[in-house]
Amino acid sequence: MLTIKQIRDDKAYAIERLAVKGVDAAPAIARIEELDDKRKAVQAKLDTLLAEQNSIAKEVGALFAQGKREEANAAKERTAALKEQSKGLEEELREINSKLTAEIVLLPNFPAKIVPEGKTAEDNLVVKIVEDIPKLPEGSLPHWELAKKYDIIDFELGVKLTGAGFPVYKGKGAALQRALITFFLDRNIAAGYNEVMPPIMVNEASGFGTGQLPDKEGQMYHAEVDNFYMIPTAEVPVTNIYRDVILNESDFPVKLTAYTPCFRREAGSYGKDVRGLNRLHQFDKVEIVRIEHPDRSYQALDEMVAHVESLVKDLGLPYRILRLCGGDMSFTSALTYDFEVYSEAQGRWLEVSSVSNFETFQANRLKLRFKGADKKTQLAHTLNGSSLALPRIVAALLENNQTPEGIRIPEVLVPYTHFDMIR
RNA sequence: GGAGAGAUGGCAGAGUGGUCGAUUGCGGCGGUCUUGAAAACCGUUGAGCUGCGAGGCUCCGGGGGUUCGAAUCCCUCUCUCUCCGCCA
Repeated sequence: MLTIKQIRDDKAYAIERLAVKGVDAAPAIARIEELDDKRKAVQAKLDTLLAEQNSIAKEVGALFAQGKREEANAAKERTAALKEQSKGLEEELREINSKLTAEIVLLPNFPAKIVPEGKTAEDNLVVKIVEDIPKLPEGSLPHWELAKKYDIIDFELGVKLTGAGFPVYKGKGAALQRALITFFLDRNIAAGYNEVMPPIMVNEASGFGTGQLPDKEGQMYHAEVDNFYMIPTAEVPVTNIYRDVILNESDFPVKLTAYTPCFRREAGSYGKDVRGLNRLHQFDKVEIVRIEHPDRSYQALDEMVAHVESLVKDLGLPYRILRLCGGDMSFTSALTYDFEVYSEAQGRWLEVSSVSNFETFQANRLKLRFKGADKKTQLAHTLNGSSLALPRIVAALLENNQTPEGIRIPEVLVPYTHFDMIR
């Protein structure tokens, strides 16, 4: 969430930025300002009352100590009215605060200056495109057909065990999953990211910390007996490691990577886009997370994009990098780059990674701060990105690498798979 | 699942109704000493809100209550640990 300071310090700027995300924030900001002023006024009044009560309490204590019983009892009576007043003010304050928070959480993050204007995916800016699109053999197949042909991914069996969107990887299909996970992790570690293996169920506080709760409640699987949530991305447990933490400036940069399965209910998304591996309820992903000094977060974002690019490139997939427009980026992001790989057999681009800088938006909710050189605590910047999400990478690999002899495994993966063809 | 204990500042750990936002130790930071470092010694060291400032207010797991006054008493929730049982 935004801070009140961000909203109030430069209202014109706030309104202008939020407009890029398609939000007319002026009325909300006016309400926030009014509530905040009211909050301060009520708080000040309450503080005065409490100060008075505190001093009477001290007085009473002193009088009793001196054995002046009657004077003490007289002083006691003075507090009755004060208490009633302060109770009323406390109630009022609580109400104002909850209204204020309710208004603020509805405002998305400010998009960065270089975010393109636009409403839909059509308006995203292609910042790089490498169309090394393979010529596929006659009668080439989409990955769901290839999966069946080589018996490496069994969607129907997953339906039997769990339901749609929970595939069973078999034989070389399973080995390919493991190979990709290890390959991505190894490359991330080589780039200075520290591997963590977090829980894949989190509590409510963690869900709130990264903003999945309350707004995306319905998108997560929920174990109600224990009130745990299945993670939709490793971002949730990994970023929450730093919830309520105050770092030293010397702790930067914090660079973490994690492999986890991810679980998404994907409620309400059906149709042709969900065939095969294109959209699953459970999938594997390797994530990178960074916590940075505000002065260096954009440099960090560029590094992350370059790193993810090197992975996609080494897998030999045709890809493009998009800078998301205001309308297509997430609520929490300030700047997002999406990676898409091209599937020749499906004739479409598939999103495989999303790399974002959240600036202080997540940190504010997480209370993730650092002590700067000036000894002041201030909010850190958080960033994350997929490196990478497996299913669509696998889809593109299977489809683009199909040959009459079988499916060719990219050279960089062979040391991990120990085979170079799926036949 | 059964029984018990506990939750206090970065950590350890005192504090059972009144100058306690909190003794002390460790750690951190600054300094003295030293060619430098260590040791020793001295000082300093939680967070948030508010105010130009002096200052004021809040926070001892969360919420509620008793009281003039609560870290301390009561209720309630959550979590952690120990033992037993079960178990990968």
